[in-house]
Amino acid sequence: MRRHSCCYNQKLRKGLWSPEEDEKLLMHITKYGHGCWSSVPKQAGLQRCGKSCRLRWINYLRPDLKRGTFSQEEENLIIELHGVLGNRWSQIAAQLPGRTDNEIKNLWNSCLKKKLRQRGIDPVTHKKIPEAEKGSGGEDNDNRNQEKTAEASSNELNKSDDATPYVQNRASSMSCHHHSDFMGGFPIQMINHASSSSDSNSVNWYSHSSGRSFDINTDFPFNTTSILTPTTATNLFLPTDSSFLYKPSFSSSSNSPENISNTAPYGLKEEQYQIHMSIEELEELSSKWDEYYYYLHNPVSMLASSESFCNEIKPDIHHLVPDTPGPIMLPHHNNNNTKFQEPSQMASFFSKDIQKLTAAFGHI
DNA sequence: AACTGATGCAACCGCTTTTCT
DNA sequence: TAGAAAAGCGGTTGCATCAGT
Repeated sequence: MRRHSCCYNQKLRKGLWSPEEDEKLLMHITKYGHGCWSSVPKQAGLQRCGKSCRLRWINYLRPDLKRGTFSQEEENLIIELHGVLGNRWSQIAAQLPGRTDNEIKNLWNSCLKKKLRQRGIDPVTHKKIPEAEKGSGGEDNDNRNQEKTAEASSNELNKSDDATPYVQNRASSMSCHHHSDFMGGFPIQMINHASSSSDSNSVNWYSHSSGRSFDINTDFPFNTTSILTPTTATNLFLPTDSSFLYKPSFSSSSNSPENISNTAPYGLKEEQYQIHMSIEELEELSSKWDEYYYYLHNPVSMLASSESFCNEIKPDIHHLVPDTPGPIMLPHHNNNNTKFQEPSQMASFFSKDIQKLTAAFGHI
């Protein structure tokens, strides 16, 4: 079993950090930056391993940390994000400026899981817990076991995950909730709120790349209660922010053209971003989703045909977003920033994505 | 007042991923 | 391109504190 090289050094201190150590580390990093973490303890005069210093800095000393209790909005957001991302704490933390993954993980394990159970919601699947299970004795132990199993399988899926940006966008780029009990509706609700909001900042939390820090209480304008409202609409949307210039969305619950909304990318005239799509095209796109949905429930079939499926769906995406420079989700043969340019890459991407969606929306 | 169990938090451990050489 | 080192991540553990008895 491989161990981190610094861990072999028996002289190194472990355990809680003293104020003096904190001060040394803080002074050092403030003055010189951390550079290579393994050299930090030596340079700062600390008997710690670099890993420990890094952790201490990230979780405690960083000046941008927001200490104190979590607000209700933050808690709700964590629950929502967990419904989509699972135990990917660092990605959840990325959406909560000033909060660390460790902090969020602790909050989840100590508090939020409990709250969800009290609301009759399984913290792993984010589904409602059936009445029969609620009343049974030894519920806690059973849940813990189920949780471990579910999380383990979820982690298995997570292992096949790739580039971070997709994870960010999985929630926002394409989702379906035919009958969402609770969390499954989250991404759509977020987008719907965002797209109806005049404040373009309202979607900033989608963006990993924007780098903009925001205050959860002021930059998160939609109320979280409505986020949780279940919906039966099937939606397809494309996120917007610095990475995503377009934010079209539609709801298949209505075929009226006025429900097809486009939001202008910043600084572009309407004719530059106008998306032309007929009802027939929308329906066709919707049927693609049905196919996608089918694969969610038939992963073997999906794997067998993912490539052809992706090849098929790709033109639709193009159609939706003509000449979009969006670098992540939307393949385009003219775009150098495009992450996936070859069908096989697309297939790989969708296969992984479907696995993730299956994990996230397994209750569909 | 002393004990005990529950809880929350900080830190560690082991593994994976990314970067460097 | 391969191997090593560093960074990052998530699960787990240990300890301090608090509430209940």
